[in-house]
Amino acid sequence: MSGLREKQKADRQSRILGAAVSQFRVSGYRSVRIGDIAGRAGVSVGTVYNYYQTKGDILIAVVAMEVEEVLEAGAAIVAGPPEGVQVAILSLIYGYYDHSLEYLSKEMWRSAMALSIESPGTRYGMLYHDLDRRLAAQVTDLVAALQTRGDVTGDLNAQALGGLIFSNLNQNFIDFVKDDEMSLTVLKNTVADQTGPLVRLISA
Amino acid sequence: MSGLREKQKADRQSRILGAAVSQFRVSGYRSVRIGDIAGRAGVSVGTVYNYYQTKGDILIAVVAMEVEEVLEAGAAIVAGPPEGVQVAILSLIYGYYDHSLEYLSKEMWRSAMALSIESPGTRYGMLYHDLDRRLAAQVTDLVAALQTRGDVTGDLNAQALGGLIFSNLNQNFIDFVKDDEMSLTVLKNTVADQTGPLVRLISA
DNA sequence: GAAAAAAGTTGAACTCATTCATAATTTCGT
DNA sequence: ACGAAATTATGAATGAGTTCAACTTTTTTC
Repeated sequence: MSGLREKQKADRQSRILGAAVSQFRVSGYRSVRIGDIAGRAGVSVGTVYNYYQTKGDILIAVVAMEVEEVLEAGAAIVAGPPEGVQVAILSLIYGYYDHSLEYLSKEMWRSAMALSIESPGTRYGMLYHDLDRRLAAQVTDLVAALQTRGDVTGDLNAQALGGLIFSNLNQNFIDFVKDDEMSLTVLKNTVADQTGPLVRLISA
Repeated sequence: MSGLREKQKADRQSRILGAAVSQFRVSGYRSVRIGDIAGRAGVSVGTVYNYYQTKGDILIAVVAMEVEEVLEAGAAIVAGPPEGVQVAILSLIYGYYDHSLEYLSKEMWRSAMALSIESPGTRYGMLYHDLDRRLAAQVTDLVAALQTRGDVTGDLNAQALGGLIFSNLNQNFIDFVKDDEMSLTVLKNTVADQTGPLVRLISA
């Protein structure tokens, strides 16, 4: 039987991830060397590559953690949206934003986004894309839920509206992580300004 | 007096850019080596770095060319928009899209976008960001022009609406360059679907 | 027009992600 | 429990962008 190998494997994997995350937060993704991670985790460089195919793969593990939590919190809002179209939609969006820097720094987000754009066909890129897709779907779900409840006019295409709102919140988030000086407050105000007119138009 | 030096400099600069662009188109940005560019341009590796600070800087020169042309074509539409809000807005957007692959391949766009996100503070990143900003401003200008003409209800915030439309067209363009299989037609249809409901709502 | 100064060119050296042949460790068959 | 097989760890070697000290070429000075 086994057990030893399994345990050692899980152990190393988590040591590597832990070493990586803590160093990413402090020094930034780019300036952390694979050798640094290996050293801190007590393994060799080759072993790091045994557990993660590329440096970027270590980053996606963190991004995935982040987004999974955010999706879970969002599901609660979709299940029982607060009163008011504006409030409901913004509370979903603000939920995303407020959680976004829990595990990742802006610099880490930038690297993650850059990787997902430059290498869409890799395992990394596909995973990131899938997370994005699920977020967009959740926004659409919320719009549909508000329609069902009668808060949003029923003759509108929920899919299209959801896509529109998501692309806006996503683009604004990109602008946010690109600017180290920009605060969460400014981000929220910008998206509220841009979503606001739309929300007023679609309210039943 | 000078003259020789100036001429040689301009000569080398254009030889380097020409060598780079033609090789980027054929082999893709990533697989072209600085040494390849240098060789084709008849200079040394070091000289390439004398004219462009990084490999990415060579790419931005091409992106800038692309976007400048697109902005010029867009200005004509803003100056005299065609009849109909939907038609006017979509003709601006389609103008951007149709021109987008004139000098750049999808792969080159991906690399350019990745660089601009990962390094927003560099000369490269700031130039790219500025091009983006000018495109967004042009969309806003069009909305304002349509408002002035009375096609769009005047009580709406043109700035916010422009931002919303731009973020949507930009996000859809990102999805387009990330997917090598996606056609321009599909891109246009998607953006028309998402912008359509909005346009109907804002038409006076 | 020659020598000093300025500007530009060069390619070997450096850094860092990634690979790969070899060595070490764990598991399995008997 | 022992040797063969399978799995995993290792770190030196590779490849590519970038830097830099020495060398050339052009310009300026007298």
